Amino acid sequence: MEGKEALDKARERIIETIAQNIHLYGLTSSAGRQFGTMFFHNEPMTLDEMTEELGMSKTSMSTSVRALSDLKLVERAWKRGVRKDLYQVKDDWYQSFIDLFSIKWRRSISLHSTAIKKSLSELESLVEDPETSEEVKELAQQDAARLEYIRDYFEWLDRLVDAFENHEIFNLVPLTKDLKDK
Amino acid sequence: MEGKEALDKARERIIETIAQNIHLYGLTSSAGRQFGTMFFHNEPMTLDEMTEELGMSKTSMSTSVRALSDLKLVERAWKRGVRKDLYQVKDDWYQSFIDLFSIKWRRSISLHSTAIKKSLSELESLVEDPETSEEVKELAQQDAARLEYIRDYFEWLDRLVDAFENHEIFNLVPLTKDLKDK
DNA sequence: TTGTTTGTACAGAAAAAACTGTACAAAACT
DNA sequence: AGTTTTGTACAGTTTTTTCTGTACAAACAA
Repeated sequence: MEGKEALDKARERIIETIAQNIHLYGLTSSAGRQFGTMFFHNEPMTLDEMTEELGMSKTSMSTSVRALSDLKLVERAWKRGVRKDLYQVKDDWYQSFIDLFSIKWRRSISLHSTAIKKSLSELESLVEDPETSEEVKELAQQDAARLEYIRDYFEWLDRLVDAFENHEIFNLVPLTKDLKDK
Repeated sequence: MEGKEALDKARERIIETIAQNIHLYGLTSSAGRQFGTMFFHNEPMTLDEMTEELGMSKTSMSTSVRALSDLKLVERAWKRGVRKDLYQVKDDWYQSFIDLFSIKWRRSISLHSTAIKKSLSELESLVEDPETSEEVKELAQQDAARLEYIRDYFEWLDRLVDAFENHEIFNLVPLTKDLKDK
């Protein structure tokens, strides 16, 4: 087993880097360490193996593996004869990035769009209402203009997510550098 | 001032939506509320005005306006005769998105790339070292293959950020829907 | 110079999040 | 059927983050 420590050191560096950056995905560093450990593990892992490997409670392993699964960074695996749930990291990191991007932003876009639509229609009624004072009317029109701007922005963002989901993004940014057209 | 409450309600809905989604930018909902308030404010605001408007301490206003500035969501403004610092939201949300995307990911990509490079070179020495046992050698080669994969992934991510920064992304996802080529 | 004003550093308080251990339901085995 | 195993809900604890108030340095005014 000569060189085992060096191997571990090289692994640990990567795992720790993932742990320290995974907050970008809205996850804790513990979840990142868990992900990193699974990444280097040749076989799918059980919760008990993760508990063993990371020295944390099984409850924690369960909750963070769920968080990782929700973001499609990890998936369940099956192996005949094994009763315990098995998990492994998804092997397509490009797709994982796209899934993450989509999951995170779609929801936000939808919430914003709904709110903007509602407020915009309220402002419209306000402007058309003869009861409304001139002063308020002017403010309402100002706000409406702002909302129309961000409505367009979120509409653009939505099309951006589309471009990731349908992989059009790979036309602009190809997988391999040398294939880059033009 | 007939209709003022309706106006406020329409504003508050948007501000609250921003507050509840700004965690995507790694910011707290308080910072989101602050951003939203500034968004609807016609003039640049001072820290004291924010304190007044949001009912929070000036210290908090100072720290979160700094966080908003770091992400390029807010910028300083100048107005002759005003001694206090003035802040306003950047009016180009598309550019803000790009800045955010760039700031967040560039750092992560750089940290990962450095770690990967280092570990990869360590693994290489390990494989070439005659002292290394065959067993470890094989594991090292496995790990190296994995690291080469994610090295390419981060290299792609870097080119993706390029495509945002240099606005090539607008070729793929145009600002206005009808201009969409093809 | 001295006196204000303004923004932020810092320490402590309050709130939120992460983590653990127990308890238990669902599933799998016998 | 009963027994064992496995994952997670939940309550309580620990840790982290957010927020506040005080204190003070830098900038400005007179």
